Amino acid sequence: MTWSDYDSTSCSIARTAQVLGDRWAVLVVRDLFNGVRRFDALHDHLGIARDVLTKRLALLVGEGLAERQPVAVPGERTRHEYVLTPAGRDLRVVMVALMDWGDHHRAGQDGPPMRISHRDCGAPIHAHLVCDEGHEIEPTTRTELAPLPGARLRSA
Amino acid sequence: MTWSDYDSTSCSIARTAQVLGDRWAVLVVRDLFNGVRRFDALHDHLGIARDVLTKRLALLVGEGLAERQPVAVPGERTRHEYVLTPAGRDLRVVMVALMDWGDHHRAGQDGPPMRISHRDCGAPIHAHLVCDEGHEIEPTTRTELAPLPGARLRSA
DNA sequence: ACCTCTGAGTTTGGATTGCAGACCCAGATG
DNA sequence: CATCTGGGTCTGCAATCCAAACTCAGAGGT
Repeated sequence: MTWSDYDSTSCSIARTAQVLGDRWAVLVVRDLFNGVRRFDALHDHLGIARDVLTKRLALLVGEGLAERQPVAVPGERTRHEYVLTPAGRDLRVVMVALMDWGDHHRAGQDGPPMRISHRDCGAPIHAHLVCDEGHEIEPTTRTELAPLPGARLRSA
Repeated sequence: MTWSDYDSTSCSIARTAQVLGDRWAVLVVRDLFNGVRRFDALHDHLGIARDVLTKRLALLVGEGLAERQPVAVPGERTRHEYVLTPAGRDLRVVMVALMDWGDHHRAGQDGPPMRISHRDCGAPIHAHLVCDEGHEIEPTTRTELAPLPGARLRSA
């Protein structure tokens, strides 16, 4: 039983990619994290086609990453906002990991464009790999992949 | 100057998504991590169309995430393998973050399908957010985003 | 010399998806 | 009653995806 004997699509990475495996989905989630919540604001900032944005938002809502909430300001007509659910907010680790990689490997002349920091202490935040014994996992550290009960073999 | 005043595409997440923001690119990288390195093996395991695989591999090579290496087994004709470069291997944090999310939010009846662990100590590995002062960043911890010299304002 | 097999793609034609821009609808506002 | 605006839908065309067929070169068999 080697890795390739297991079903590619029942892997957790594949399942997450099912939701997030699209340029726009990633960027929409990023903007939701950063407080861009209204349809037109997303359309404007991302430069995404309106119908595609509609579909991506529907996907995120359907997958439980975001919710469409009516926002009632008195004296104004009801607006709508898309807000991340707890499941959506759990993607922060992914976002920071993507950002770290871009900072290291795709920064321009002037270095990285943004810094995310811990509000309480001001220190920059990064994504790390750590094992449950507390050892830091470096890029060269050897790891092992083992199947669990949830694993599925490929059919035929 | 708020987030939406900055150019969406010059963000590090956008730049990483430029490379990895496609379902197949993510899965190809995942399989390269797991030792699936030959064209036909990738085609077979992923179920990806052959021409799309050709394009994705060309993308990964062009972006410096992978290299196409001839593998000469004596007495056999030369084969080729795609191998992750150091830049490609740096995506491990992203992969584990994606896997963690899938494990938590998309596991089936029987729980997660795979476990990645530290070979030296056997303990499972997870992606964490940590600030440079060493504080663990929980999903609810407040963070702050600040522009750096590399930031670009939107043109018009 | 000829045939076959295999790895690694390339080509082809039809089905999807993406895009920009035009259009639509309902609730304020003048 | 006409207009404006948020939040979409519709349309026509371009790019991408897909499965399956085709290509090509090097090894082996006969």
